[in-house]
Amino acid sequence: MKVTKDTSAPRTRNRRGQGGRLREDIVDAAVALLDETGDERTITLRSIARRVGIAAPSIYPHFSDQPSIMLAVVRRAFDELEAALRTALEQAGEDPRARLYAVCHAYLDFARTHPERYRTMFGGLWMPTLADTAVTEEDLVALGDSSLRILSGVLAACADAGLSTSTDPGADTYALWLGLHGLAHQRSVTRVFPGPDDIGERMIPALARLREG
Amino acid sequence: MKVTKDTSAPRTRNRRGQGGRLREDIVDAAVALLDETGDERTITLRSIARRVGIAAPSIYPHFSDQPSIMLAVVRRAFDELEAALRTALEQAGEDPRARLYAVCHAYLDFARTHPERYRTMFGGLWMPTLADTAVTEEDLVALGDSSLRILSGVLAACADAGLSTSTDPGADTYALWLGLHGLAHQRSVTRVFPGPDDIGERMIPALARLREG
DNA sequence: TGTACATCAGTGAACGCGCGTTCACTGATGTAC
DNA sequence: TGTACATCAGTGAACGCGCGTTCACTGATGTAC
Repeated sequence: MKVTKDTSAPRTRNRRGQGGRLREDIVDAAVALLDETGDERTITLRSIARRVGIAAPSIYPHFSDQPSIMLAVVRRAFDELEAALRTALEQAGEDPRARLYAVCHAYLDFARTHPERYRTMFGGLWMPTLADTAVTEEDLVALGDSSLRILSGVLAACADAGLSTSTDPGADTYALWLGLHGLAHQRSVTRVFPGPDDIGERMIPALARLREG
Repeated sequence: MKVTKDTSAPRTRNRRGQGGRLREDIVDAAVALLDETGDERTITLRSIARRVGIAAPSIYPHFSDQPSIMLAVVRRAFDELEAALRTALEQAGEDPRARLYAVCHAYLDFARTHPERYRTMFGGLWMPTLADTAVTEEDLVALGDSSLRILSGVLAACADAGLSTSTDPGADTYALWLGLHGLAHQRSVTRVFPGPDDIGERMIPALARLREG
């Protein structure tokens, strides 16, 4: 996909004291580039600068290097994923089984709606060689943690209600997530091998160890 | 990781009629670069040429563009994966359950042994925009097919022997593969979130719908 | 209320780099006579 | 057996491109007096 050059009016400079707004504009532009091209390699300092309507060096006061921008992009995507899961949870009723399915489907829907973001989040390509950048390992660990916790909560509720035979909800949460991830990732990468439509309905109860019915 | 410049003796030119050997050398070099750097973006025409000890334009008689080289790299990796699964199958006994586990573990072992290759195979980044290259969709579909068939065979054997309750081995094969893929991919990408060691032992029987015992 | 000035939010030109790709070429080697 | 020649397997220089990064700078704006 060709990204057309920005021909809109030049951006108006932020007022004094509002310089920090450019930081958000930079992340917005990076996300937009990712969504449009589907390829995180197109997110360069210069392509971002063109998109925002600034000179490339103007990025430096806000991000020390390109991996820092990618971390901001990925962090935002993880926040969106978590928000989507929470929304699904709020809209689900009280039935633990329905809540579990709601969260799982919200997870898969996020990947279907934003395949480029999903691929980037979990593709590992943006991950810097930690030695070369300011990004720390804690930054990485924290990313998916809250989403995994949501999944853990709904699965534990199923187990407590006797709907799941799981004896180790922690391990089974991770197994369930890996299954969802396998499906979400595969569909983010290619539509060549879609598999059956109802594959999620097969995997979720199996991995969550739900009782029949 | 820094790739040291090749300081070895310059390569001796192939004899007349043996020019095709360079094609294999090119793929060898590309795989070596991938293994060493763990980043498929380092596989460039020029990096390959340096590695092989030839001038960059010498690649053109063998590959029309960079995506064609990546396809050759990925195709070789898929062939290796299939060979690993077949070897595991030959060394397993007659018990259908043991054969299923042998294939699944061989799959996970391949990803553990060659995380860079696994990530590249399934990461989708090498996939060309089909319009821009000579690579066809059939090329892509054919890639994982034989490995999936092996998995399908062992799962069907379990179902036939009454060891699996699967009523749709085709769909369950795909579900099982997605689970294996989720685990294999996650471990290829990062060691940040390893999860329990025995997570495979939890996912395989659940997705294959194996009976207890 | 007016003015000098420090600070903020950027700019614009330039650098060296590695990349893919083109072009005309070279020199060894097998083959026809 | 010797020799001319076609072909094969590459070479080497050059191109334009986009990249990250540096540097000295500019001009608007808020603030102290």
